[in-house]
Amino acid sequence: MPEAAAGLRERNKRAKLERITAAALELFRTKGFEETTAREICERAGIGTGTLFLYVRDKRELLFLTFEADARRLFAAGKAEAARTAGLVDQLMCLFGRFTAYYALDRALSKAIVQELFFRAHDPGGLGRLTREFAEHVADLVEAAQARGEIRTDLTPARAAMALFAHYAYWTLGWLGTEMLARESVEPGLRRALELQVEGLGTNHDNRIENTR
Amino acid sequence: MPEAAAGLRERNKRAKLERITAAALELFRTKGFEETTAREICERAGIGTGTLFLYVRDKRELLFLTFEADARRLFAAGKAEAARTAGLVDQLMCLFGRFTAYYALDRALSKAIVQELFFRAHDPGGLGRLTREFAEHVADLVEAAQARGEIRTDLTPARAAMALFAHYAYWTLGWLGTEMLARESVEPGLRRALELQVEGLGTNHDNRIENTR
DNA sequence: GGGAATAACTGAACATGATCATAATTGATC
DNA sequence: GATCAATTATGATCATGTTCAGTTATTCCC
Repeated sequence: MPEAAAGLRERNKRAKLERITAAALELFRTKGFEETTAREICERAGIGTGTLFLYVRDKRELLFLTFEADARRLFAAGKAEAARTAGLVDQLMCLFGRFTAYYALDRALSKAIVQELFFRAHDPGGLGRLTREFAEHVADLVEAAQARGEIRTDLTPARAAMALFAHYAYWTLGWLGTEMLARESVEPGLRRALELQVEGLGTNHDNRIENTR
Repeated sequence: MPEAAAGLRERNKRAKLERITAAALELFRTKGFEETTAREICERAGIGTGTLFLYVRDKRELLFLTFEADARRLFAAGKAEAARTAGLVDQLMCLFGRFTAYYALDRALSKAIVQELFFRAHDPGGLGRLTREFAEHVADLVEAAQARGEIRTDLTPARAAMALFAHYAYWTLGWLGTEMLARESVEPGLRRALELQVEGLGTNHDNRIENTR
């Protein structure tokens, strides 16, 4: 319904947005985000300098446009792989691992993207929805793990999902944000953190080693 | 030794830096960070516009200058209160709670500060040191808890501290960064998350309810 | 198809963070 | 206390994100 032969206006706008996104991505990849000027993007996209800001609120929003499609692909692929995997931690690593691998392809750009993800006030249609879907899927995995008897059932799936997601956020930030963690340490470190979240740090468990893995 | 009657130059520089910091803080508080121009800060501090950037690398660095003294006070106060408190989670909440209460005083400015904390590449003398001291103190609290038999001893204190700190970072980000969490939810939510980190999400514990609180 | 109404586009202009060649200030040396 | 090298300060200038009054393109209606 919004597809097919829409009006000329609509088609032009669509095409223009795609040219803008492609131009921005290309330039961000080769020159870096800060080093790319809005004017360069406009020139490459074949539009006037003022036109850009009819399509995006500001330059940072271009980060989201260039990221969104990739993020959805990563998310779908991780979700599919998780469905073929046993064990909550391994499932989560399918999902999280896709993103860390992706971020590693262009660390500088990914840093800017992650900053956008964590610090942009969320409009419901853009970043917000993406994040919410992500959180919901983690909650679904938790719920299934509860049904399998892997996770305690006196918690809402959302609550447990937050606790797990916190580790993903933290390791991502430590690596891309503060740059205090090395890339190689992220996946093993995150995995261990998720395990510790499941096992608990406390001493009120017996047979810890036998029961976990 | 670097105190006392240092040269005139040194004294002038010190005084100027303090005027700059005071001017910046005042303006950030009343107008907001983005809305305050570098020129305003210079005018209020009684310096030329170019002089500011002999003292700070860029405008964002002013956020650190205005925050550092306060952060040290909060840290010391939280540390002292933690020393008078029993139980790792309660101790951590003494520390983390000081910061959340402080951030609540000016949410917009705190958002900018927190962004700086998480995304500035760390010079060893500035933000980096502050963060490292913070992490080390959390590790010390963990180590003491291990000695008390509260926390399992097959983990390095640093490892366990990271897992706990992750929740603080996540709740702070969710509140100030993405603004998806309400201020009132932060302290109880964070406390619960820390408890869950200690207890574990898994099902391989008996008598969970009795043992935790 | 013509013309009014609406939407989209444009680049000059603006605001502001940061730079840099030049000027002023300080402190050592005699 | 005069001279000079070194440090510090300055504001005009630049670069760039963003805006806006004016222009052009599209759609709608008869």
